[in-house]
Amino acid sequence: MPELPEVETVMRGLAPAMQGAVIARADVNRPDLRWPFPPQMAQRLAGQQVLQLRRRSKYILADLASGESLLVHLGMSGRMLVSGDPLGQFVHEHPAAEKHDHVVLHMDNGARITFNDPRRFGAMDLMETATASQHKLLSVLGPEPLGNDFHEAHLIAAFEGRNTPVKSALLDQRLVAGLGNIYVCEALYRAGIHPARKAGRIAKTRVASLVPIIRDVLSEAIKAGGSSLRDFRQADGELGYFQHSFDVYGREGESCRNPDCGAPIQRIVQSGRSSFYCRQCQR
DNA sequence: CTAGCAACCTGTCTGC
DNA sequence: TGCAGACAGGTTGCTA
Repeated sequence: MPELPEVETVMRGLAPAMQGAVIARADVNRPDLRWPFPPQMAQRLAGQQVLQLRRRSKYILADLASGESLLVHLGMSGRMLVSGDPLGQFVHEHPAAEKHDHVVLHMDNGARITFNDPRRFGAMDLMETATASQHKLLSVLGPEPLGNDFHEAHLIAAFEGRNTPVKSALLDQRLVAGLGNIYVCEALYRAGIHPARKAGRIAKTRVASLVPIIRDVLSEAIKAGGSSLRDFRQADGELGYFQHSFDVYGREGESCRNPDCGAPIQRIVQSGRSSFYCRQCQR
């Protein structure tokens, strides 16, 4: 579900309730999500102060005083909801437990963090903070799209010789980390590139143009608190509102927003996922 | 090595 | 109302 802007939004919402606070107790209500939880997860979390929260791609990392880091991925349907914060910034009442509340962190400041994930494509793991970047899930990731290592030369090299559609290439987390279906569709529309075009056969200047466009789309979405489709919520339960700014995603049959165009937005399926685009504006 | 596709799971919506 | 089928923001791991 959540792509980079949604994960960033969730992390920012968690930070005031978690950073500097101690996990008094962790309730682990099932043995696994997508994979089994690490051994003794509840015990390894209990009593640990959260030194810092950070994000890598679509993963949230909580660095603990023990020298371990908790890694969280929200999968397609995962949520992290904060309640009972003593500063009154969040939903004050603790909500009743709901179906699919798989892990609950009780903070010593009175806050409660509830991880709810109906589809269970999410994941949690523990690792040594010092070697976190070598973790199996993190070591394969490409550069952060909002960081300095993501630049024109990188993307041009990454696309070089690739016979795969540009849509698939941008979803490949090894080339650039954090993009998902929505923001790839939106970026390709802004760049005027057809999603089915082979990555290796796009002019370098057009590939280069994707870099600032991707940065802009993600930054705007973060500013808007992410996109709320179906069940995405910020950590305080609020909705994001970037979905109102979509040019193409979910707009099949509606008019292209380019005032000189107005053609109906198309939907095609590429490797099992919907791509939305304007056949006039994207070539 | 690359590319395509099934699989993992539940919930929601549409059409008959 | 019931039921089948499609679809959903992600990622791994199989097969060709």
